[in-house]
Amino acid sequence: MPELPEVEVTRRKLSPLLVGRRIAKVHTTRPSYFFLTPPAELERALPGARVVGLARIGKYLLAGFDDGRRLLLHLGMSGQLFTEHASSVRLLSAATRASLAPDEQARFRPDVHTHLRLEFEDDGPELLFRDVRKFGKVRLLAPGQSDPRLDKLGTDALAATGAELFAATRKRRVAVKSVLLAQEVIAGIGNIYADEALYLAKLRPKRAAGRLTRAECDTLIAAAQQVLLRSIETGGSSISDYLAPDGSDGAYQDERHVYARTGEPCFGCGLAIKRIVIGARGTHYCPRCQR
DNA sequence: ATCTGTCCCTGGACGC
DNA sequence: TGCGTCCAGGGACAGA
Repeated sequence: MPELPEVEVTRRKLSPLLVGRRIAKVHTTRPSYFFLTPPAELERALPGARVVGLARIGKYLLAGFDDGRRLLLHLGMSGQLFTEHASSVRLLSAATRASLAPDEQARFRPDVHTHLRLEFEDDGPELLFRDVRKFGKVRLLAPGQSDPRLDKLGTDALAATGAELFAATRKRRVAVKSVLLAQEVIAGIGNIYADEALYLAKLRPKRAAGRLTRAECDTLIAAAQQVLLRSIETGGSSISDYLAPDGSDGAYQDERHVYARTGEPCFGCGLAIKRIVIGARGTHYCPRCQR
């Protein structure tokens, strides 16, 4: 699932492939939850726009155009943003793969889940946005237009401080894990990195946020940033659907300490990693190392 | 104000 | 083998 590191890796790899290019034609699927801007409007309004930059805010990507408009993108749970040259088995379902010859199983073909296809005026590769579960989002913003989703985001996780977390959590009774996932407090952390950060900080996910000391807030933010930066270095986590724009997988899933390791031994003490549910999200921790 | 539960969606895992 | 059922989860929203 794409969180800050996956979105940042996508931004870094996509930026040189996108900036400077002018959109020629747009293909979409039918109107759905996925399209905050109706697909017909994207098809009409995007051709002619030249990309001048690609920014990230929390888990959102913002492509800027030469006329001041911006395209807001969110990868949701299963979003994949890649070029037509990308090659990966993650681009096809198991059933589709099974029906193909082995040497055909990694090649991408636009399918019913490929909701956005951008062709450019040059001869370079198309850009594709595929999202099986359709929790992703696309919205075209007029020059100067804001979006409530962006406006309410808290400080980006890479820039957040312990002092901010401490201030935001006073008198709050919710689990600290829930606060880490709240994008209006700190933007960019999702389920994997929340669990990993809490493990590194040796904190129980269920601890009431308001009972964290100032020092614990410092430790937790430092742990979160360590985990996020390391994941960016390794190309993010490719646990289910995520892949980079060139089709490559990240490697951070191999460095996980707790996420989806239920029942396996803690690397610190050997005790079995436990799984509980907090705020309808699976939560993994070591009952001995995290207090 | 804060918190909890529900919903959106689909493929894959699992059980019989 | 094949079918049905359950589960994953980011974020918006309704209701307590």
